[in-house]
Amino acid sequence: MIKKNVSIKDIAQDLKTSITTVSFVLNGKSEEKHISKKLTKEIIDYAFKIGYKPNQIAQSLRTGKSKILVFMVEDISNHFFAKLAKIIEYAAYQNGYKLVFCSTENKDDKSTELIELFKNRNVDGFIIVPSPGIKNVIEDLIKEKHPVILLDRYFSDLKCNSVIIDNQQSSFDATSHLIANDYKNIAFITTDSEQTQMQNRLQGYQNAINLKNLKEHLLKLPFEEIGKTNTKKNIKEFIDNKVELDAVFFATNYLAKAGFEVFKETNPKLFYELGIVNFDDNEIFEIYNPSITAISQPLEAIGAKLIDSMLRLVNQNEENEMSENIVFKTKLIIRESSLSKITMQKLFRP
Amino acid sequence: MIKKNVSIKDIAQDLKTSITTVSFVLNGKSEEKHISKKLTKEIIDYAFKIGYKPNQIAQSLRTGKSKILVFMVEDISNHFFAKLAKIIEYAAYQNGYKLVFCSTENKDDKSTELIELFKNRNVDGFIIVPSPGIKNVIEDLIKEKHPVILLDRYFSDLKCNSVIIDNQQSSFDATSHLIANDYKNIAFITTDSEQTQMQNRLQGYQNAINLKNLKEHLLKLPFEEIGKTNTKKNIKEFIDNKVELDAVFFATNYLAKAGFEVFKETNPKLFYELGIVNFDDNEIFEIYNPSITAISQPLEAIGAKLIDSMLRLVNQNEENEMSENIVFKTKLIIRESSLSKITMQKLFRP
DNA sequence: GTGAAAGCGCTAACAG
DNA sequence: CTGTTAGCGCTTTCAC
Repeated sequence: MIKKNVSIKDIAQDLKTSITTVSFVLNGKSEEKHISKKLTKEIIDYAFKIGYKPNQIAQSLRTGKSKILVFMVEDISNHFFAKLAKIIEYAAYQNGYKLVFCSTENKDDKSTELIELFKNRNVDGFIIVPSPGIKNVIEDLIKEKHPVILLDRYFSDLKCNSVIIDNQQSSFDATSHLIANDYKNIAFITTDSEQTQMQNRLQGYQNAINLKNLKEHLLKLPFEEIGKTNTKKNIKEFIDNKVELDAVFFATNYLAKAGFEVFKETNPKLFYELGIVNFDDNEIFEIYNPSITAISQPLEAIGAKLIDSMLRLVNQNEENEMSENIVFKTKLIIRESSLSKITMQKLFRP
Repeated sequence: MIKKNVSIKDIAQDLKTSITTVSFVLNGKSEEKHISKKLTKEIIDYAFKIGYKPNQIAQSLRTGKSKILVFMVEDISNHFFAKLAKIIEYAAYQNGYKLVFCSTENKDDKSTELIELFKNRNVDGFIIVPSPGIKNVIEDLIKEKHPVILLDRYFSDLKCNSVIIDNQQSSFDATSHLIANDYKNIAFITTDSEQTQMQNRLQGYQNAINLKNLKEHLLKLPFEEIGKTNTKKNIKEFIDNKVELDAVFFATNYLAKAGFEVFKETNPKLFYELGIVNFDDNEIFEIYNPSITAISQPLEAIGAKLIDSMLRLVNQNEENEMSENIVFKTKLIIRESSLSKITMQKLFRP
């Protein structure tokens, strides 16, 4: 940090003009401020020549803006969020914004701390996958007029922009698909989380099951323990005890992963004996053996919508009393794992 | 952004003392500056009570520090980098630093632009997975005394801190493992990139092959086209034309993915007919059918080392003429995909 | 048309 | 021991 960066002041001195003029020119206000064409060109050329780069910190201190958006997710190493992060990042850059990501681990205290931190850094907008207990923090954020968009889940009694998917319908469709393919004892493996997205997924499953008068097979794993060994143990017990099961519907990526580990360790044939569907797609599912049927969220569209809405929020001066709630449809990508039992056996056990 | 945040000035006014005193106290310099215990306590309590949070922008403008580290990777949605990002982020937070990630897409211009941008934001340190042509940009960064650590690859003629793995040895070991398991015609599928990590991986493969007087089967895919359809087409052609192949060694994650897609589409039996090894592990490989043998990088250790070195660099005032090059060993995780041909057939074709 | 100057919030040298 | 003050680099009002 030794090479002193050229500042607006240096340019003014070198060109024997004033700081103000340089600032006006560099901010494209020559016209507006009636600055002569020659001076304007001279300043621009000189700035370019000596490689002037505005000090964004100073700019930010002065304007209260930072041209930074933050994307707070549960876990950046989760495929769904990582993919989305990349899409949003790209769109943000296209519009002159930088994107900062961070992982909240779905913990309220970490989320709160991070939000506080970004407020103090004049971040221009927040895209947040909220942890369960930060409704009031989000509420304050909105009261203080920070642009906020919630993603993936929301608080039913809080007025706030949000972009989510139709969890209930997706789940209903996926379950109905299994039913249509002759599966009669379909397990739904989920967490005990009270968050909207999980509740709606469960509801969709239950509606489909009830509609056909089938039996519910529900496993709710303690959210706190996801990823720990207990999760696998619980899944194994559940499967061992339910001999009648012929299909499994995993409510999230990490549950599927745990489930697959159990299948693999217990009895690899399960992959072909059970119908399998997962909420959330993953590139790997396409090339898995068998390939896995999954509910795919329209990542590109979600990302585009997020940035579009965010830019609108950031650029509007007037108050906006309206809040926008966007619900995307998902797509059920049907692959080998949910072929009807008969077909599956024909194909894989020649 | 309407609720005015309390500033140091407000505190000084309310407490009828001076800005300086408040600043000293809040920066933990009461002792050093001989400020009375009572006043100190009074200020701290009051600051806490009214929820004072320093404006980091102003702090940064003044001190030239930001308490931010940047982690520039090729692609944040790549599992390897996402995992590492999470580890580094956590360690950085523990030490009072925030971490910003971004994806360079391995492009020189985007990398250069990003580095410039972060310099202008007073980022305290750079952890960079460099794209091929930014040696001079890195060089400048170092000349300007910015702390820099290169990751995953380096420039052989540039003195710069780096953390890498022993690509050549890892590749040699993996190839030797295949050979030991009776595979005689082992393909190496890589890119035509000139970057150190890829070159060394190739060298390791070649050394192992030559040592046993086996035949080299090399496929170098144009780096620019990775992820495009041509990649898959090339792999398919290569495999179709080399009937004698009995094993494949993929030099990176995304090549394995393309390869698996080809296997899946062409002839799923290939998964069990070919020995398969991949450079870089992935949680999915463990639960794949067959589970995939992979070279696993010690992510935790790499992350810890990176942050440890970075903190040292950031905190040292004196010049450091030394540069540190760390080489980590990897671990070959042997799974089903590289069992000897005979065993594989016994197990999977009962 | 252009420039002087105030001030964003903070740190730290210097003065009492 | 505490306060005054000069900036960090920039934007923008107001004056000439």
